[in-house]
Amino acid sequence: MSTTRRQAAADKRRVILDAALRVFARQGFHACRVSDIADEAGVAYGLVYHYFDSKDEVLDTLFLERWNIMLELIRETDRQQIPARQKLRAIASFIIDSYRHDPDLMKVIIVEVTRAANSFAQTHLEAIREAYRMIAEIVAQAQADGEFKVAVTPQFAALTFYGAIEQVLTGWIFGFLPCNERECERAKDLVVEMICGGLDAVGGRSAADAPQPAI
Amino acid sequence: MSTTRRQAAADKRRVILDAALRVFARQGFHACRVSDIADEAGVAYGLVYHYFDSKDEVLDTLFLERWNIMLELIRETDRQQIPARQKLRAIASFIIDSYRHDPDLMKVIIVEVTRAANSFAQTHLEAIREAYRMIAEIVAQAQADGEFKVAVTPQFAALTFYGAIEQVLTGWIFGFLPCNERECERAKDLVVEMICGGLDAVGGRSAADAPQPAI
DNA sequence: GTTGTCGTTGACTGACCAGTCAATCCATCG
DNA sequence: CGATGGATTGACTGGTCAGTCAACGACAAC
Repeated sequence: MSTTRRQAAADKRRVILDAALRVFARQGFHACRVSDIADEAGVAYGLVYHYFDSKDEVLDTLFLERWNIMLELIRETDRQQIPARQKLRAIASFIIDSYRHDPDLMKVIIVEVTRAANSFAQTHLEAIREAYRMIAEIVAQAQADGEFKVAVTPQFAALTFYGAIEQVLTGWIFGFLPCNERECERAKDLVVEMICGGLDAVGGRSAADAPQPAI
Repeated sequence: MSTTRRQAAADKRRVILDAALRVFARQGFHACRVSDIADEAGVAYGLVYHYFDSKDEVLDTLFLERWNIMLELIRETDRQQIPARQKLRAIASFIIDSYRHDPDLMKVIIVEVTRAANSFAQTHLEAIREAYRMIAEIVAQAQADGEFKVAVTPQFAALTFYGAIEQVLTGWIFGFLPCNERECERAKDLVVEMICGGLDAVGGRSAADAPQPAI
């Protein structure tokens, strides 16, 4: 196949993905039809099935593209030699910036996958847990170093940390909470402060306490 | 109508609701058919439609029954003359105990309504926001009294508080997190400690700071 | 120009399932 | 009794939509 043709095909696939993202964000995954995606992309119905095996696969692709970037970011952050508090700040910052940069994408990821406990979250359970696991690892390391107290299991801390961020994003997505430049920047600090408030080793017990079962 | 007949009808309605709860918890709202509910309840298909206008109404009923109890609990808690931290502890405790007492019900409420941002959460948006509003009010009052610092808006605190609890329940529901008597009791303290850690007035600014738009 | 390869089209099919309804049952009451 | 009316039944309908497929088109290779 010529390079041009191959490139055109890749582009068309992208066009369909981007169109699907807009449609999913607007109507929701279950409420929209495959024909809505095709219309939005300006292609024939059948072409969606030329590039994807199913409607589900379109959403899976959108989710994984972004989630894998986030996992890589967490991995990279963890490798740096900085305090855990700063690592958590970087993770919160990345997620919040992702929302600022592409609200539709984050809306779809959260609403249709991450929070959709019965359907897509099941499919991507491992990818989602991998994020929890890495955050928990950051906390566990900080506990071992004495930066965080050990009263809270790392798993629990990871869950509440991510849960708090996700809920704030949900608040923005559905307009409970004002979302502007300033609010978003403040949110990064606040969510870290709130969670770390219960973790900071101020008067906390030393390490080697409380059992820590694997997530 | 005789009392016996009226009672029998009310009972049958309950039988259907309870069966629906089990089916929703097991298969998920969208994945189950109305006939599954009827089968589980041991009644004919059409009877479900005698007591409910639609499949949606069955879930709405289950959700509202429980949610209204929770709203009442929050209202009642707020009326008491106790520190805000203790009020938040009572709310976390109620939600966690609800899960302990009837895991299926909380699973369905969270998975199918509260977290189902595109469908039922829309319908019940006001009821859900009412809970946030009351929690935010508790925080705001504590800030006015100087118990909590004012760096965080009450809305933000309410969102992260509820988000953290919900995520922990989700962790239990899907087995990320061990859930036994001891863990559940610890969770009550931990979730309050984590959130209040960022709110406690230790070294915080005094009241009359930061604007507080209504949720 | 001819041929082969993909990209592209959109009408069609098959399955699914919420909700309807006409018929039947049966406790109660006059 | 027999009449009344709510409770109960389950076969059926209507609409929806994901996914298929046979045909067509456009471009590259030779």
